Amino acid sequence: MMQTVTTLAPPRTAAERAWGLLFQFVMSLDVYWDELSEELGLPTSQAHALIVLTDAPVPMSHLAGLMHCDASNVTGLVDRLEQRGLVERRPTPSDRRVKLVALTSKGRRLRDQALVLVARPHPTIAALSAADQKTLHEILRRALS
Amino acid sequence: MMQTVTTLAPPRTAAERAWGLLFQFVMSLDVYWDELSEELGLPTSQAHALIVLTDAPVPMSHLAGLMHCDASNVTGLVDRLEQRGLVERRPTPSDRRVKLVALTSKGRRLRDQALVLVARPHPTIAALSAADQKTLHEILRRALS
DNA sequence: TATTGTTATACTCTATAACTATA
DNA sequence: TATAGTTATAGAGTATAACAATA
Repeated sequence: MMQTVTTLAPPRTAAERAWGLLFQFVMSLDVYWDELSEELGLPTSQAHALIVLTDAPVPMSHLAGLMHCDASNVTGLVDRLEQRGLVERRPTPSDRRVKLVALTSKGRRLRDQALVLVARPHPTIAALSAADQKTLHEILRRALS
Repeated sequence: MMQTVTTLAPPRTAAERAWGLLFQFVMSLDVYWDELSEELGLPTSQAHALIVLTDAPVPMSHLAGLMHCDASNVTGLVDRLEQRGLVERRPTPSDRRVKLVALTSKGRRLRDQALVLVARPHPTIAALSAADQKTLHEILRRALS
């Protein structure tokens, strides 16, 4: 009788093998997020908001969409960002129900700083050869297209 | 006089270009984590704990290390996992200060289910050609080594 | 004295439901 | 009626500091 495999089956397909390593890398990034937030002096969610906001003011509900969270969260989130002087609420003349979230000049400066931090290649990627980095970029471009 | 560039500099090096796309992909994964947690019927942090736990019981402090969080968090986390019957606390005879976190049989079943879900290639990776998947795996293997 | 886990505290994030003011 | 944002509520994650039991 054939021996029965008692452990979970190992990855088989190329997709499973690639995803397995990518998942492992993604799992290791929680430290990266914590460091990023600390460098900015913000909780992770506020840092997240800062990164997705642009110079164009957006309705509260749109920010919720960008952050994939419920609109009710955005009220408190924007409250805290406003307390730090990073954003301000603006009325919308055409529809008085809508409030726009706009980065202040202080908010834009910190957002720019965040983008600089985020642009720094992760050590794991920086350590790759230039050829691997180029190939990785090409594959990811195809993956995200 | 040369024209001054007023926008942020675009990515230059191969590392910056590769990391830029990888960062973009990672940012898109919050939906993935939410779906994963929902499929397991657990909050994300409890799902995280389940994934990092093995059949070998570990001290509370070791679980904190695995999850990169403060030991004080683990008390409540294990409380909630214990309420669901997924883990149990066990004494350590050799050092009565130490408590071991051990998966129950129910916990092991859900952990196995979690590993199956996690092993499914992400759609973005699944859509790549087999050649790209193979190359991606090789590059990630070098990156993570 | 040092360490493990717990508790107390404070802040933050998150979703659901009910509410308000507009439309 | 429907929508945008808020509030109330409840549960959960997070770090710091102080604490009890043990080493």
